[in-house]
Amino acid sequence: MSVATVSYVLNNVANQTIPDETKCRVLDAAKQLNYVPNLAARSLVKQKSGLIGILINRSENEGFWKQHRYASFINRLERLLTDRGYHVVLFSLDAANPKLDIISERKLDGVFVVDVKRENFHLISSHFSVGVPLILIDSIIEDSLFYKVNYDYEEAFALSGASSQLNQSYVVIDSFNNAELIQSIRSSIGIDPSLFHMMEDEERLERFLEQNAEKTGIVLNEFIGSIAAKYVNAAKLTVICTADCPDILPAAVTRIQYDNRKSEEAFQLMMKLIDDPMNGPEHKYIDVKASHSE
Amino acid sequence: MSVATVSYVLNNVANQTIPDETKCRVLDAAKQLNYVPNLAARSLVKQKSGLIGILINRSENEGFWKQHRYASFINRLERLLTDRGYHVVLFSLDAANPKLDIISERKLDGVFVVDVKRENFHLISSHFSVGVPLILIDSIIEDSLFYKVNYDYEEAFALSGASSQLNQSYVVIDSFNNAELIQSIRSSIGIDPSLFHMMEDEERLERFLEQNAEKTGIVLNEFIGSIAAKYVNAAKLTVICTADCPDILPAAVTRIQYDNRKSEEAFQLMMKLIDDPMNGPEHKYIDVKASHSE
DNA sequence: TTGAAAGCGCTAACAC
DNA sequence: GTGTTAGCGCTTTCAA
Repeated sequence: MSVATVSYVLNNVANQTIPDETKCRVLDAAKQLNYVPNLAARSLVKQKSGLIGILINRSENEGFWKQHRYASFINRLERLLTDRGYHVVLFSLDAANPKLDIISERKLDGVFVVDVKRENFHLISSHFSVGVPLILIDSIIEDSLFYKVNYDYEEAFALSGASSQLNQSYVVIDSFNNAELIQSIRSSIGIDPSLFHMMEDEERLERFLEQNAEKTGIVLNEFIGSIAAKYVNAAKLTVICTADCPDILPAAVTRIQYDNRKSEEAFQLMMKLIDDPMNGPEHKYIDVKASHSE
Repeated sequence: MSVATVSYVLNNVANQTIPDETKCRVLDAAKQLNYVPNLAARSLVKQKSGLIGILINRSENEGFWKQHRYASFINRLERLLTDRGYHVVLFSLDAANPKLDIISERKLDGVFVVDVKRENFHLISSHFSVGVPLILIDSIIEDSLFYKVNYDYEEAFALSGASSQLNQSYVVIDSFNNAELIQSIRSSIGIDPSLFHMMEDEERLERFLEQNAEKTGIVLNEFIGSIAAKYVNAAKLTVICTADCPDILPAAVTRIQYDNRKSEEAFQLMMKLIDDPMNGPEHKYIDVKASHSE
């Protein structure tokens, strides 16, 4: 009995015919000895780590709406990946100065990078000379190599009625690191600047809301929505539930929901890219559509 | 120039005196070639993976208060660990049937397991024959080997006034997998069963609150607190902020806060155990004290 | 059907 | 001060 035979049995190697008896002996012994493979060693020879990274740009002293906005996303994505046999490395980046060595050091099989500043993108892409599947989340960056998964904000605003009844409602959006995303959202509504607010802190939001209390409001991110609901009539609020946590909102709020579609789509795309890195979808932007609104 | 010399330079090996010139040559070449060490290979020889696991027991269809209650904890803990040079593997367990092979497969250097059912504890401990530092979070399990980090609920209830004015207030607690923790919280207040409610879903909570609307209330977990605030006067509510997200609550709510102390203490303990696994603190239960209340 | 052996990238003991 | 080498645990080619 040699190491090779054992490896064959334990991995169910295809074109090796092994008599049931040997098979059993190996399996029994493995059970007896409480054997578990060492994935570091396997990684080394297979040149695949079985690790997927979720790298999230964060800043110091983030408000709770930022702290929690990716909790559902991470949660769901981790489960999907785990179910497929991958292990998930969670890593937060300093948005101003992201350290990305983890990608090559750990030989990650795939990477999600969330909320990327365009200024730092060259840094990121330089870590991908090797061709690891990379998916950007909540980021708009003109680059033909990498995929980006974002919500379809244009659709969301259409559903919310913001676009049809222009300047009848105000809009509050989440504060992203990626300035291009903010710009794109802004121009997709074509709203009057005085009716547009990017969340900074509660006081400023409060002041903004005071000035527009009589209008209806559209808010991105239900945690910000829950703050807004403290200051305005919930019935006049529509929240685009980008944090997949609609239940946090008062019942009267109108919701546009995604039911974790962003994690699903990001996951599906990643699996496709890992299977066949050369043949991903042609279009590099995936726009996640709302699943329902009420 | 040999591999060894290179390794010495790159790792700043202590008792190897290397002339600055050689040092520079190596460092330059490394930069030129964009060298990054392969941590899988290093793990293999060092017998240390540099990975810390955060394993969280989850169930299907968890309410948002459960989904988000560990977001701040994970967030903070990940940053602390990253700053110390560890990488974090996030892994959710099926609370009913946790698969723990990841611990030995990845040779995790340390593991946090969150909200453990006692019934499954033998399973967990069997994965630690090797002596990996293991810290249980939000779990009470009589076992002399492993550390447990929990909030000091007794102190929290004392601060809230629940214990002094017995049966003047009702109490709503979070739903944990660990039944012993629930039991311990319950008996630490010694409250009348009719005034004690464990969160199951919003409807049941609503009914419970209706019956006690005139009393003051003490609630564990600010997400549950934010639901409660929909049904009762916020000024009559004290929330024990176990999710480290006090800002989500209406201003009128009284808060008992921890400022991420649970992650800090869990982290400190882990570092101590990794340094010297034999000489951890004598007492196996760490009770996290409130940092302030208002 | 099985086994011997090379080698993944790295570290550390030891010889020079 | 530097190089040689064994070996971490595993997979896989090739020969028997």
